[in-house]
Amino acid sequence: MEIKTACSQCNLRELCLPFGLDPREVDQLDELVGSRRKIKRQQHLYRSGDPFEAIYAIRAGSFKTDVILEDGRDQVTGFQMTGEVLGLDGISSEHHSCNAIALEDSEVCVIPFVRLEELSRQVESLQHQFHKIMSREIVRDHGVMMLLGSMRAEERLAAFLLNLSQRFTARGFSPSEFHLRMTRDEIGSYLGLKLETVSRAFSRFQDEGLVAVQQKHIRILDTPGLKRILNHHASS
Amino acid sequence: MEIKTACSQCNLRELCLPFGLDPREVDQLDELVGSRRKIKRQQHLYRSGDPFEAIYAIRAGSFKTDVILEDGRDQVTGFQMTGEVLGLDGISSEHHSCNAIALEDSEVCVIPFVRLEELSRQVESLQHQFHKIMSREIVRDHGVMMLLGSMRAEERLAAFLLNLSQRFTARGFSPSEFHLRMTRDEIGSYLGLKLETVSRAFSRFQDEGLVAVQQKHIRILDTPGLKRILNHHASS
DNA sequence: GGACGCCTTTGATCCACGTCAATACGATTT
DNA sequence: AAATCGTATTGACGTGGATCAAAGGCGTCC
Repeated sequence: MEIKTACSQCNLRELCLPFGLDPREVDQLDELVGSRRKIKRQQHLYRSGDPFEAIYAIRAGSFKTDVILEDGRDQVTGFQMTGEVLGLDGISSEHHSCNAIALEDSEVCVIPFVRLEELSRQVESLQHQFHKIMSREIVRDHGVMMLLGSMRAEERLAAFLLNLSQRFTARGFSPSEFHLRMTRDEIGSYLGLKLETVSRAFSRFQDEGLVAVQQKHIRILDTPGLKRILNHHASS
Repeated sequence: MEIKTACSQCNLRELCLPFGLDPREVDQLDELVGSRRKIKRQQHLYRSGDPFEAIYAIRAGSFKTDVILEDGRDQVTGFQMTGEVLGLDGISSEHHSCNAIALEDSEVCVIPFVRLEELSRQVESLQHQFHKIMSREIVRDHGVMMLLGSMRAEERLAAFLLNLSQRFTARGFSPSEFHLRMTRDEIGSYLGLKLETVSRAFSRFQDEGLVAVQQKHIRILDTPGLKRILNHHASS
């Protein structure tokens, strides 16, 4: 027997669409979350070009999104974890404009978009929370542009680690110890660096006692030290 | 006498919020567009940290948005022209997270956000168009991330010029001849390059007969040639 | 109309990161 | 325990774009 999706029971509701809704409203939201979908590691939740029908809230696991050019170059545009929403890119053209790929076995709640718009016309708090989620995505992207446009390799990696740490914290995990779900190559793509550069930056951080790195297992030893790297830039 | 703001009379309505609305709905939108605001060149429409109250549709002129770090580094996150919407970044935290600065004397329509949400609960087509505009911004940002993360200097500039050309075309201007409203430094910041590199890339394009550059006046001579630069990349 | 200031161009040099290549590590299979 | 494969680390070297520096163009304000 499939357990019914229930936002009201979900411990991610503070991060997700139900945030700010009263219990009765959450029940209404529950009704439109049609189904859940399991995605195995390395499989696509959607592909660039797929018709857009729904957005997805991550229930378990994690994803990356990427954009691929004709000539094969690809750019990871984000890593998403539980409670975050995928698929917003598809609204503008009725087709998805990037790929969403599971970094580990994962599960998402499928939110049919037409019905979400319908309900958010009735439920003000849902409407507002949805707008906030979209806006948050825009702000996040601006942060990445800052990172890609004007930071050096070690600053980018420091920013990346601090960002992960903060998001793990928000989910009740340790701020200082976690497992990376993505490869050096994927991190590099996201940060606009080659995988060797990412690896070297990790090694440097390790030498300086900022983090303990063992493959994908990361322990942050000196958070203020990492933050210092971010601002310690003297030039223009 | 101030001429009343009227979306129904505005020749930008096909690009802006009124797109897809029927005449009666456009009239309703007209009512909530409280006022227009003129912004002189180099002045801020809003600043990072300002409380968020409204979004802005550009009626005339053009803007840049940027993010500034404590250490002074700044990153231009976008250039906006007529019919485009500014301020969406502010929804997520109730405060603006970037600066919006006029590149020339400009005018915007002020759209109080609370009232926009209110009306878009009643007018489905408005709701949907607003969602499309937010989504478009996300897709655009992903494109910039691609550019910053995996293109070389000349590819970035070619992509930039082609993008401008296309947006001018959509506004009824020449696709091949236009005036840049921003400096080399601002272009560089947007593209993650130094102003000297931007200048050199322009010179190179000129030498190769792709464009005619005279300060801020640009004539595109060979659009397919520019497009070829974008894909002509052999490596990973 | 002359002087000032801002923006742009161009050249010479430098360096952070990319590239290429070898090796090592860990998980999985046999 | 050996073999295989994907991933990660490390070293040596090359290069695209940054940096530094000097001039030149253009608008603007007295």
